[in-house]
Amino acid sequence: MSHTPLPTLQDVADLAAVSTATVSRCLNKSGHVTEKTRLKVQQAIQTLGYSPNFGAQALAAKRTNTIGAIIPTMENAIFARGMQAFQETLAENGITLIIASCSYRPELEEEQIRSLVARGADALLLIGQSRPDVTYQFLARRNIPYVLAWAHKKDSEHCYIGFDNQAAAQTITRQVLELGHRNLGVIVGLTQNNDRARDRITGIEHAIADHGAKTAPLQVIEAEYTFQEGAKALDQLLANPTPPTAVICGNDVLAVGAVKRAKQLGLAVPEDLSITGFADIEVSELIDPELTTVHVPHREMGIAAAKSLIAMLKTQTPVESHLLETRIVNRQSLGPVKPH
Amino acid sequence: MSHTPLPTLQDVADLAAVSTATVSRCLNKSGHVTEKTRLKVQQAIQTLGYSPNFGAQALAAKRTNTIGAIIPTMENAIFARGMQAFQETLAENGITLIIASCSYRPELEEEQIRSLVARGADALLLIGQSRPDVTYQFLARRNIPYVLAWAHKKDSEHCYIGFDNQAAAQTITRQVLELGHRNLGVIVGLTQNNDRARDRITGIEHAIADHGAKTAPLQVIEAEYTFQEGAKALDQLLANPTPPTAVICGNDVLAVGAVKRAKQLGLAVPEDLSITGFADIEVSELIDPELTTVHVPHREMGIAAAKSLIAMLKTQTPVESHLLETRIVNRQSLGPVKPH
DNA sequence: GCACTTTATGTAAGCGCTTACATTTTGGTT
DNA sequence: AACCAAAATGTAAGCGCTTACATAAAGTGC
Repeated sequence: MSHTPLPTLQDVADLAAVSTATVSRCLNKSGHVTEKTRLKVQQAIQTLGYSPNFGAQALAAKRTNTIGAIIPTMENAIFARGMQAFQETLAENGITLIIASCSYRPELEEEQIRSLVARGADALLLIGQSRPDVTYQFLARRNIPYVLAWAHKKDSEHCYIGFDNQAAAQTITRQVLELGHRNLGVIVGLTQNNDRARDRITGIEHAIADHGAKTAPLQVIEAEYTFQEGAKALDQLLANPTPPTAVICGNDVLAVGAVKRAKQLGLAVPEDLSITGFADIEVSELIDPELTTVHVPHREMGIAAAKSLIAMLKTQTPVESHLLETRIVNRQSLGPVKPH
Repeated sequence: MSHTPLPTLQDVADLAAVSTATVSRCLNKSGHVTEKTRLKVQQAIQTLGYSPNFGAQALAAKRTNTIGAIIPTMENAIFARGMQAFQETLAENGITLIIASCSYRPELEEEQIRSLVARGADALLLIGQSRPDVTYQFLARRNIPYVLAWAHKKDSEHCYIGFDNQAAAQTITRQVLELGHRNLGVIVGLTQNNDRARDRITGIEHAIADHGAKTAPLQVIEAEYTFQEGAKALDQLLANPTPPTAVICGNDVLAVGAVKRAKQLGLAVPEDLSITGFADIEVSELIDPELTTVHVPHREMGIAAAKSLIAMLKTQTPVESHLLETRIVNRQSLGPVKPH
């Protein structure tokens, strides 16, 4: 708890016998400084242990080199890997990440957006697109670039960095149908405030419509994002007089919960019941049977989001959306329908 | 991309017909403002859509209401839940979290510490204690409070918010010994830069020494933090002419990898081989058999860390360490040694 | 060596807040 | 009604940087 004041730019300038402007120029690599004076300044910075004052820098430069991210929750492995890559990429570019979570609650997200902007976020990463216009207006008014990640929409005014949830769900559903399943169940996250979950349902419905085969009515259960809820949802599905032969899950956590429950009930997966996931998080390879799921390029997404935001900040112009490819990972939990 | 400048404190003051000082006092709830003027000011803020400038505020107030955390990686579920609780608690207190990761690399951690401090972190959460003195001196020089989380040490000059890794490892090892195992294997994270992993090994060794029974030499394998490495480590352990009957893992991810591999090799867990974990992350309940592991109060830890840091900031004095209790969760992967 | 362009450095005006201190207002006492 | 302490408000001086502009130094071509 020392009480000597920290050295300021002025102190450095004095010691190096130059003006504060020159020191500032050294610090900000804005060129126009001789190698000789640059060394003098560097020296002075070293001996004083100088480090710029953040507030002053932000105030004068009108930027903080900080980017904010608001995600539903850090506990969800679906965001963890992508955010890690996002943070690493920002750090490589000298940008700090400030992070907030909104527990899938839109009003909290709104609050957090304002809070992060008030905390000096130069740009923002948001998840999905469903939020009131007023929020986007707020960001426009303040000239804060943002990207919408973990989702994608064609020809949108917004910059998306993500994948096509609907198409991916459609693809995996088609595969399920091709394996002969005609009675499908769906367990999906709460759609209330989650456009990604809604898109996935739409994809499933489209796949069924496109396929043309006569199918039993689709049974959709919404569940909170925990594997226990996935298990409960499976119970509900199986309580039906004509239970599904395949259950398509909106995410891996629900799927893993369903697999576990199926096994507890003595059902063999996939022989008696097929189950698919979505996201390809680590746990899907860990359980037995391993989960057939949709692989999402988490790290690439995080990296692309970071790069886009940095580009927007640099050029002060919008950047194109970025559609990432998903692919189906065929493991063990999906099999042909059981002949009877 | 509007170009009208954002309203400033002065604008609000003008509109409300008061001084900037009064507006500032309203904003900072520092009392001494009549209800009547408070309303006038509130009104003005509303109509102007005013929001304080972060840099200016930080510069003038010499604080940012921002707390930094540097964790090895966000991908690791061991930190996810605790960090989520940490962030929530900070947000409840009007504090924003800035986060960085160091990939278990000390030199990167050092860099990130400086970076977050430069970004204006008022206080810091760090993981574990092993880092050079110079880092602590840096923090002291700048008068930045910090807590060391996910670990604990008695009578330390530092403020720890965590649990006793050594004691917890000792307890679970004792239980393994009591079940008759006399040939133990250990799979633990890289100890190089991880004091927690080292403490756990020490705990295991103490348990064996205390128990007194004649045991085979302890076989310790270090592995990177992935379940694949856990599986590989198990292979190594089993390659031994007298393979262990119980494997104590330094964390759940390694344990889960080992369980999976054991099953692949046709070993029944726990009948042929017992395996224990550490941390009690979600996946330990998901696999089959469920993992017997050490439960760690992740959320409480995050909350306690946030509260301690906030208290330190408020009182400008150190806060006591906080020892959290762990407990063993007996599930299915640990059983008595097989009689032969 | 001169005039002129280019490049390096210095000067100083803010950036938008907070807060110590000064001043005014309020309301209870006598 | 006069007085006074307490409460509310105003004044204004920074906080430590960046950057537009001014000035000085260094090259360049003849």
